[in-house]
Amino acid sequence: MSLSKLIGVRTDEVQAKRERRKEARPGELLDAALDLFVEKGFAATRAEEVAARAGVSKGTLFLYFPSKEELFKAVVRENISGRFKEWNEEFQAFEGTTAEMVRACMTIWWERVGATKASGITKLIISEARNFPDIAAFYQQEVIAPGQDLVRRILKRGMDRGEFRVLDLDYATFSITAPMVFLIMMKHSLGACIPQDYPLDPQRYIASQVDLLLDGLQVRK
Amino acid sequence: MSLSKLIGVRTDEVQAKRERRKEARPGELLDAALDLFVEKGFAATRAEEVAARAGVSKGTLFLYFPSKEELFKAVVRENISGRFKEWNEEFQAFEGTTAEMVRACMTIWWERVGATKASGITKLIISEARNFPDIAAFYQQEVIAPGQDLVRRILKRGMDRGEFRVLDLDYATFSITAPMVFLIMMKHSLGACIPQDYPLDPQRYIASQVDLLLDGLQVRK
DNA sequence: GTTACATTACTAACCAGTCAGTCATTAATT
DNA sequence: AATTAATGACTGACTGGTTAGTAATGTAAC
Repeated sequence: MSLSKLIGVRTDEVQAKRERRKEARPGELLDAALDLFVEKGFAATRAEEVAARAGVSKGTLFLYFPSKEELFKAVVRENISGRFKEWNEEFQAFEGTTAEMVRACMTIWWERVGATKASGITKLIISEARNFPDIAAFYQQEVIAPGQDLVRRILKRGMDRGEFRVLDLDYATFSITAPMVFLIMMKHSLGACIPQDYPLDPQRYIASQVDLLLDGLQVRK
Repeated sequence: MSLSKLIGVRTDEVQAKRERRKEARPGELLDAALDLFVEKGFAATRAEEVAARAGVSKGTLFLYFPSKEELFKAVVRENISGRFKEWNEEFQAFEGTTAEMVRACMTIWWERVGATKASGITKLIISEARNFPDIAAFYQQEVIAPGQDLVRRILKRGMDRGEFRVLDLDYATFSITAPMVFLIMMKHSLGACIPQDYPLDPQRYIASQVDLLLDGLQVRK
C-alpha cells in the first residue's frame, strides 16, 4: 500500500506513485494489450502504449513478457478458457426442444462471450491470422474446433429427434457460427468506428437470425 | 550498379531491365499493394515490398503515390466499383421466384466478387477500420449501404409477392450478408493460413446457406 | 541532347528491447 | 520504536535496427 493512500492524499491529480504490485501487473498488462491489439492491430500498437495504459513504464512490460510477440501470444492464451466441457454438459442436460436449444445457444453465447472483452480475441485472430499462423492454428484447435463440435452436436440432436430436416452437418454449422462471427466483427470493427451507421442491436439481431434459421424465409404452405 | 552488370553477366534471367511504362505502373502498384495489405495488414507491409512485387524500386512507388496512406486509400478506391446500378437493373429484370433470386444473388456475388481479388478489400476494411475511420465510413457509404439496399429490395419483393413471410427487413438482410462476409474472412484469414483445417468449398457452403435460409432448419409439418 | 521516368543512396523518425540506477518495502538490528 | 541494511520491482534514457520518404544520379526514349 502506498504512502499517499495511507495518509489519504488525493492521488488523482498528483503524479501516480511508484508501487510494487508484482501479482497484479501481468493481468493488467494483458488487459491493456488486448484492448489495444483489438483496436489497432498487432503491428500498429506500441509496447510503450500498452505499458502506459497499464499504468506502468515500458521497462516493466519487458520484465513480465520477453517480447511483444510473446505478449501477443499470452493475450490470446489468457482468453482461451476451456469452457467447452462445462457447456457440453449444460447442453447434455437440456430438456427442451432443439429449436429452443439453438436459441439458447446463441443468446447465452452473446451474453458470456460476444458481449465481453473475450470476443475481441476473435477479431484479433481473424485480423492477424496470416501474420501469426501458429497462433491461428492453436486458436483453431482450442476454440473453433470445439465450438463447431458443440454446434454440430446440437444440430445432430435436432436431426435424431426428427425436429430438424436432414442436414449437411459439415456446412450447416456455419449457419450458426457465421452470424456470431459477423456480429463480433461489427462490434469491434465497423460498428466501433462508425456507430451512427450501425445502430445494431445485438439482441434483435440474434432474434432475427434465429427466427430465420429455424423457419426459413419462405411462407409455410 | 550490381557486380553482375559490371562484369557483363547475362542479366535477362537475373533481373528485368529498366523500363519506362508510365501508364501501367499505378495499376501494377495497386495490385501488388492490395495483395500485401490483405495478407499482412497496413502497418506490417513495407513500401519497398510493394514496389518489389510490382517489379519496381521503392522510389518509383513514391513517384506515383505521395505516401503509404494515400496508396492505401487509392487501393480501396480503385476497388470500389459502382456496379450496383447495373446489378439493380439485372434484378429489376429478373422474372423467376424470389427464392431463385436469392440463390442467384449469392452465387453470382461469389463469382463476381467473393472469388476475385476484390473480396480482399472487404477483409482489409474490416481489419483496418479502426485505424482508418474515414476510409471505413467511405466504404460504408459506397459499398455496404448500396449492398444492403439491394438485398433489402430482394427480400421486400419476396414479401410483396407473398413468397416470403413478414420480415424485420432491417435485420433480415444480415441473414444474407453475414454468410458472405464470413466466407470472405475465411478465404483471406484462417482459411488462407490453415487450409488443412478449413477445406471449405465455397459452392457447397453457399448452397447450404441458401437452402437453410429459404426453408429453415425445422421439418415442415 | 533533352526530357521523363526510374534507381540508388541517403536521412530522419520511430520503436522494440536493454540496462544502470532508483526507491518503496521489508527484515534485521539496536 | 527507531534506525539501518538488503531486496527487487520499477523506471526511463539509451541503442541498434528498421523503414517511410527524399534527393542525387542514371538511363531509356524521342
